[in-house]
Amino acid sequence: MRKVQKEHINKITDYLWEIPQSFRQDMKVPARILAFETLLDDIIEDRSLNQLVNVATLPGIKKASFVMPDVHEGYGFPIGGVAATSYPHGAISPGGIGYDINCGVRLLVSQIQIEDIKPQLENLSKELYKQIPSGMGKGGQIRLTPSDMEEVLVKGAEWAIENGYGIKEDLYNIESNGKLDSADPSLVSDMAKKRGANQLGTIGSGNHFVEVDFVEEIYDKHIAEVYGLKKNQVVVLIHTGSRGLGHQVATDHIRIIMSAMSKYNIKVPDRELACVPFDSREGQNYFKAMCAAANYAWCNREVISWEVRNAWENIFGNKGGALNVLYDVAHNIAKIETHTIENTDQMVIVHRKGATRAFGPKSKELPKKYNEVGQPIIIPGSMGTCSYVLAGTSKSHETAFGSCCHGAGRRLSRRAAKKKVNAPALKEQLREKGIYVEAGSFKGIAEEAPIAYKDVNMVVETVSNSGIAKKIAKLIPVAVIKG
DNA sequence: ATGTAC
Repeated sequence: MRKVQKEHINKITDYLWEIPQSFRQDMKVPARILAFETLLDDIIEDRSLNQLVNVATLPGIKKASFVMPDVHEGYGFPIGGVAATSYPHGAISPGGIGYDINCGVRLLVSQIQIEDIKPQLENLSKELYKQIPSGMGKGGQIRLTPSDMEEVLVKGAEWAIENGYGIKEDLYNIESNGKLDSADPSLVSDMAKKRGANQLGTIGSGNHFVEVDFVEEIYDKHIAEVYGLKKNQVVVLIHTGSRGLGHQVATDHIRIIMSAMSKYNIKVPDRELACVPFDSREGQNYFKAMCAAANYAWCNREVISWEVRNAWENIFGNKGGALNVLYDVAHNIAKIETHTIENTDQMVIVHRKGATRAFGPKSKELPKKYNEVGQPIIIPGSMGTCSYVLAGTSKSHETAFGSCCHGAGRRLSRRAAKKKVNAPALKEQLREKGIYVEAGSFKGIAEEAPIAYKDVNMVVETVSNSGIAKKIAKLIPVAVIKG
């Protein structure tokens, strides 16, 4: 299959590009890229645009396949991809969600100013590392009985609150209130449940982390105020997903879907793009299991917030104050949503893989307090660089089904990064920059080195210039906990 | 991302 070259890409604006449907006969819609030209030159190097073209062939796909400026190669779909298929007969493709179902980010806002805690930062990072289990395959303190597991998969974050690991108010500030109603635990295999039984409250490895930051800059005073953000305020970023449970759900159902495809006469240009009709038995079974795994992930981030709150109290005592959830947003998930396509409201199955929901003001799904200003979007940068809080706009609905980018986006493969980076030296460099890194392995540090990632500032400039999100605040890290 | 791998 011919590789996408720059000459195949039409420039629409400075930050929007299109591969026309005519590029390949099997495309059902065009493929669109949100990126500044400098980012595009990087993006074109790997297979992510070919994957984007493949996505444009999915049965029932609407409008266009999209990638965000932080795009890179993934399993089947590119990471940073968005695709909406018609409900209920269009395709559902596990590759469009990813192996880490409901990987996502949560931001906790503290009542403390950075200058008040500088002397305690080292102790705080050590305490966070102690309270939050991390690393490949690592379990935590909680052991879920089979009946607990059923409840976690059905109730999501609510389970944590009912069992003393969370605060009720948190629920209002989680996408979908931390629970998808279509979840069905009977479609999650015993193996998946077994892997998840001791991993609640753990971050895992790879790009997952818990990070302490402070607000360095406010771009929109009014919205920042509504979000409860002030200059120099300390915040905590949590990035993790559904751990071994979600991975097993993906593994199990990808296998089933791959062998069911021929029954529905579906052919895709890449076997990793395996899909079935959403309303088929296999499609429904995957979707219900995916929802259950998503609930596990929301429960996981709630329990991790509890661990962060415990560390906070242990270090700051009663001077620590509350840690409030600003928002918790998924970036590996499929959702049934209504979007305006060709002037009519249509229900679609929105696949977001390495892309976050970014709903604008007056969206029904938002908590009341964010109704006038739009959904908070949390964009973590790479380790040791800045992160951003953005707000959703109505333009995001017009552009890519109310979606936005999810982070800096990988530039080098894990392997290339490991080869290039001296991890102990990097840890020391970050320390000199004022960032404490607590990590289980140097391998993890090397793979997550800033040079392995795109420039998050350019990614954020793209989405803010294109109008699909509004810059609200910039966050600077001071402590990072990794696997 | 993941008890790195049919």
